[in-house]
Amino acid sequence: MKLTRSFYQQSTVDVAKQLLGKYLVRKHPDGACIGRIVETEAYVGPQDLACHAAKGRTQRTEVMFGPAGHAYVYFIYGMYNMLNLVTEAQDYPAAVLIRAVEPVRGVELMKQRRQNGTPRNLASGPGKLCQAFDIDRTLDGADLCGKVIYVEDRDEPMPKFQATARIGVDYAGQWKDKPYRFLVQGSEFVSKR
DNA sequence: CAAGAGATCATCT
DNA sequence: GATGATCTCTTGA
Repeated sequence: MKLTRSFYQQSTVDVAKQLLGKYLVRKHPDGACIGRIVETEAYVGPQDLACHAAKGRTQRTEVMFGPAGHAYVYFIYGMYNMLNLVTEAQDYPAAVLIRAVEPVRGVELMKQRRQNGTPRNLASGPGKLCQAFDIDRTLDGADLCGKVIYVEDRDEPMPKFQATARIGVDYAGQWKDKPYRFLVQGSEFVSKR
């Protein structure tokens, strides 16, 4: 069953952990893609120097300030999109970055969209994932309680996971070492070990 | 296998 | 005008 808005209204770290083992669903005219979430990162609010919202409320971060249960998609490094799920209360800017999924359905479609299409390399990173699932800024602000993109709970028990520091946020001072990155233990499909 | 560089542009100063 | 929640390719051992 589809996760409801109240799921996303919980604390960001809890949402990031609980998303492991759930299923990201992306409906598309070319066909649906589904992946089992195996890696997430929490960006916990305006005081978190790694969070875009630490720089204040701007046009880009507006979605994060909105209600929980919406997609925050942004463009980075001149070529990649990143998918986040907005969490917590209205006007509190926080979100979970989806970093990697295990391809489950629509694998042929993912292969077409990516050059090197070994199953392990299709969605094992936030940029790769968005390429494989054809997620770009037209989905920024999309409602996760809608039909185009959402997360399914298939009643799996929460997988064993480990927590590490987040990737690529060396500029974030004291916040760069916080254990806000969560990985399914032993998964072949995470971005790095 | 590890390390390093280059690609490339929206966003904010 | 600088920079980034990344990826791929090349180099060298």
